[in-house]
Amino acid sequence: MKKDKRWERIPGCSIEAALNVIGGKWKGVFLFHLLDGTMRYNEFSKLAVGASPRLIVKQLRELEEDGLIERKVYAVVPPKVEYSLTSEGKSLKPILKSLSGWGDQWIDKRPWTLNE
Amino acid sequence: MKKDKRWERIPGCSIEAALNVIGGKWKGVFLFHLLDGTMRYNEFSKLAVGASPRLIVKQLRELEEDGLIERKVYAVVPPKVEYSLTSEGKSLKPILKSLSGWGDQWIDKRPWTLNE
DNA sequence: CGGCATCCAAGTAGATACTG
DNA sequence: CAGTATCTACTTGGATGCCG
Repeated sequence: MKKDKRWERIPGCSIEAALNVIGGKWKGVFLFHLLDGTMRYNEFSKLAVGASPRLIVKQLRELEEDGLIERKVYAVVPPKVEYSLTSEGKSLKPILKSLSGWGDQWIDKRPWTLNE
Repeated sequence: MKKDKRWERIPGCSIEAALNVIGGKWKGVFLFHLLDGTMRYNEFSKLAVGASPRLIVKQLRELEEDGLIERKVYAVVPPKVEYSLTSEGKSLKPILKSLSGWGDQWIDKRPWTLNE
């Protein structure tokens, strides 16, 4: 977590504060899928193709530190951990939906294509 | 620009495609301020306190490559360059506003404070 | 004014192996 | 299952100086 002093006085900083929270490499995807309900570590790892456990955990921990998701550990064997959105996290719903919609459109319109 | 192959099949990838575009260190701020009209390089540098010219230019170039902003060079002395949003860039307006609003709220609610 | 080139430091992500 | 540890590679960003 970067508690960067500069957010204090830059005009438009709230934009960056927001992006700082959801802009991590997989955070948007994780949050988006959490809109549909609780997820387990294993599901995230299937989602984040190519990402190492290290990174997945890091993204999840940061979201947790930011109070957007909750991590619930069950004392069972085998271990079970569930991640879910907090109310703060749920407040991102309209934004995540908008981003998803815009991204979808943009993939078609963007000036470059994959495999070029 | 990273034309990352993985966007092709990951569910929720449109979220990341969108974040990939606006998630750069200063891109959100730049885009947000461009909503109010054209900006010049000098204005960006005042906005991005502590950022090196190198980074500022890089962010602007990437936004340009992504077709979100337009760079207009006037052949005058001293040089004058104006940046403005393309129609694609303008389509981000509701999202940028939402992000700004959410970020504003979140700055008050977030679990940590500055200068801690 | 509005950059670019070069070099270097630091942070970030990946690979791999291992564990409670 | 749900991670941790370690080590390495890569990317990103800052500093500085120069140019049209």
